[in-house]
Amino acid sequence: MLPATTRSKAEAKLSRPVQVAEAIKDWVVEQRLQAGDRLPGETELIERFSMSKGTIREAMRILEAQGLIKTRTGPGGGSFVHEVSRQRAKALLGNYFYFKDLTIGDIYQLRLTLEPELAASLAGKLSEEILRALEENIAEYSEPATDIDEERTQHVASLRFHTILAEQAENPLLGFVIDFMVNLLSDLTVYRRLYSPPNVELWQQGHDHQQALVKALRDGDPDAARAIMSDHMETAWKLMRRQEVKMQNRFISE
Amino acid sequence: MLPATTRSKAEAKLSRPVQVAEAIKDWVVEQRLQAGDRLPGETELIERFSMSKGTIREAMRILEAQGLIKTRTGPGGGSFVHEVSRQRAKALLGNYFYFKDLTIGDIYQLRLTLEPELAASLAGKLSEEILRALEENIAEYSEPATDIDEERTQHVASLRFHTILAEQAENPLLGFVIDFMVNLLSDLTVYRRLYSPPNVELWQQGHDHQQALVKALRDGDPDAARAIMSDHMETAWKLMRRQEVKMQNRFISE
DNA sequence: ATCTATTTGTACGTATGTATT
DNA sequence: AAATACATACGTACAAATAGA
Repeated sequence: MLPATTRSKAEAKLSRPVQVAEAIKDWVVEQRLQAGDRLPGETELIERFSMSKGTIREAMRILEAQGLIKTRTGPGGGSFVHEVSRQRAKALLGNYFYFKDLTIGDIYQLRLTLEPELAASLAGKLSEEILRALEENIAEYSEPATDIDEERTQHVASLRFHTILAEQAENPLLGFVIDFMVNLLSDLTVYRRLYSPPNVELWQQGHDHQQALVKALRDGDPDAARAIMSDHMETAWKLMRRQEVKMQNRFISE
Repeated sequence: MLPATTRSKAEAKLSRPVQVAEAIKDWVVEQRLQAGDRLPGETELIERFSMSKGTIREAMRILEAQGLIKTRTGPGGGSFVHEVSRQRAKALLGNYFYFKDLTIGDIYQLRLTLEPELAASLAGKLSEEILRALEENIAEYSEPATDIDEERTQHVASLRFHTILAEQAENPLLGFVIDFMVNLLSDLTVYRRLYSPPNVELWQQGHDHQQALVKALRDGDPDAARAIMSDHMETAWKLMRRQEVKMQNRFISE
């Protein structure tokens, strides 16, 4: 597991702060520093790199923006290696898609195949605590919403169900991608056409799916879990389409 | 399409540079600035925010690190809104997974379902130019490798095939995720057990798959494309497993 | 509760670098 | 080639935060 940095490229002139930031990154990897380990203080870095204070500070801000370090003032303070948080990663990736005009369909094309896969892989592997959390979450929307505001709240809550599952994924990649997509969906503003009334039947189906899914997960039945999630995704997708939902570009905050 | 920033939170004390960076981000969104548009110069930002030059500069480095702006010197220079590049997004996301110990199996769990989906969605939609590029790429590894070095080169080249497809995806999310995974695979170092000789048969299968896939794509046959890609992924996965490949944590460079 | 030492955070003046016209 | 309009870099001084005595 010898980590290293891929340095190569046409390597167009990089500004000093960026160079320093890269050098520090490399140094951290070389030293096998782990999350929580302390980096040299400002003054030491100034000497080590023969750079001015401002330049060093700009470099640190770069690393901080990438979520790789955290900095504290005071005695015993300084900069510390920090594991990039999932929230930070989602925010940074969100910046990329800000410019990309994703459609709801784009998201569902992935959810439709990935969420059933996740559900199957979690069957029989969740603690009773998590299963309870899922059930409590479902309880939050056990009754159909009466107004459009409540409906939106329920919609977000029902998405939370999927976030909980994503957080339990053994496959970090699968978990992250699903979490990210659910995040995008939670963030979007819903416009419903006036002539498209809330579809209680579809809503009820979704609710029942989630309950059945928890049972399959508890029973350790991966095939059932996959099948139910598959149906659930189809239902959710139908609901979204009916409601004429529009994506809205925004930056994800941390 | 009214973009906006979700500002809320416990909002723990943020450093000034971070606050300024966020404020500038919001301002850019409010002003509906597009990629390429110019931001106010340093001196103007200093006045606008009543901050020192250093603070403003640190803020700009943050935005730059996130890939949201580019800065040029000289007359007519300054900072400009910049669409986050795919390469930058991959690098930033890579930092997140640096701490996560992904396995090859994790990646293939996603490739196995996503790549066939991509292949199907591209059937009949690729220009002759792209189809040619794919064929030329395949030609780079039409003969079995003779030594382990050449084999690695061919391995990377055959992954390049998938990158080309990912870049053509109509679904930006699907394209990005696949591109990112292929990037991870290209970056990893391959250790082969001595008693595991190169499997020419499997390699040949992979090669044939790719040729058949190009034909299906040209013919506009989505079902065939999906089926072939599905087989191809199984083959690739078998090859990787046989070769006892190990992931190595590293930072992706830009 | 206060002081003190440590370490980052902010300010500002000046000089240098760089690309356009 | 020179002037111009920008960012880039440096150094110092001082302010703020925090932990510990």
